[in-house]
Amino acid sequence: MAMKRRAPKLYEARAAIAKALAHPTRLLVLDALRQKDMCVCELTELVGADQSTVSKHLAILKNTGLVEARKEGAMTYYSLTCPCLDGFFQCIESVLQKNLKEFRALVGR
Amino acid sequence: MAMKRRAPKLYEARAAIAKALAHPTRLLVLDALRQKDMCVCELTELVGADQSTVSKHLAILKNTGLVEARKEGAMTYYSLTCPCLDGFFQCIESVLQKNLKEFRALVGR
DNA sequence: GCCAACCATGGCGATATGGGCATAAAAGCA
DNA sequence: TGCTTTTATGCCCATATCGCCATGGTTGGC
Repeated sequence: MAMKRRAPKLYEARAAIAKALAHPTRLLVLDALRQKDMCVCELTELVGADQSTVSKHLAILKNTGLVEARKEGAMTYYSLTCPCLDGFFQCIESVLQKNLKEFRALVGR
Repeated sequence: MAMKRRAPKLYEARAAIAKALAHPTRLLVLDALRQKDMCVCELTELVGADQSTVSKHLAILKNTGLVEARKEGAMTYYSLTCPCLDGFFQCIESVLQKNLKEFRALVGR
């Protein structure tokens, strides 16, 4: 990682957050959590992967500060910490839409 | 990649875009391009890495539809395609601020 | 035509990421 | 106390990512 000239640390910190957002399973989880808090077993059911895999994805989101965990008996409930995610999702979606439109134009509708 | 249950393709498409955003050098480049279009040699100078490295980062951004390339003589100028990036940057920054605040609170200001 | 500048791409090695299995810790229940 | 459920974590392997070097194609100037 070279980056000799401009505030490398800041861009690395930002990239760390973006990285946490850059996985389909984690996006699915975040999207689901927008509706309601969920425990690991619910999310595991939703995602359809191994429980350990889901648990690790949640750890990543938590370490980045995107979600927080709350223990309730044997279960751990996860919830979003950031309303700001809307801006992120909208941006992504808008790029997606733009690409789709260009693709359609290319194929000829 | 399991993801048995919910619109996996859509989340993968979204993740692909997020992935392109998840690297410090690419964030730096995108940020710089918000000010003005720049050619590869300018961006190489800015980033401080090998020209080939910068070129590959630009290819990634281009393939994702986040920037576009315009040839001008021997040079290739890159420019942003999405005003929507603001929403993304704001989201990232807000997470960063939140983390920082919590960190400060933890240390005791 | 020839050379220099600019850019893209293939190759390669080092490191990071992601997935499941196995396991251990903690809680609830009989 | 035993047994089950719920999570988290270590381990291992497969794959992806990233960086530089080397190279080749293009363009512009001489």
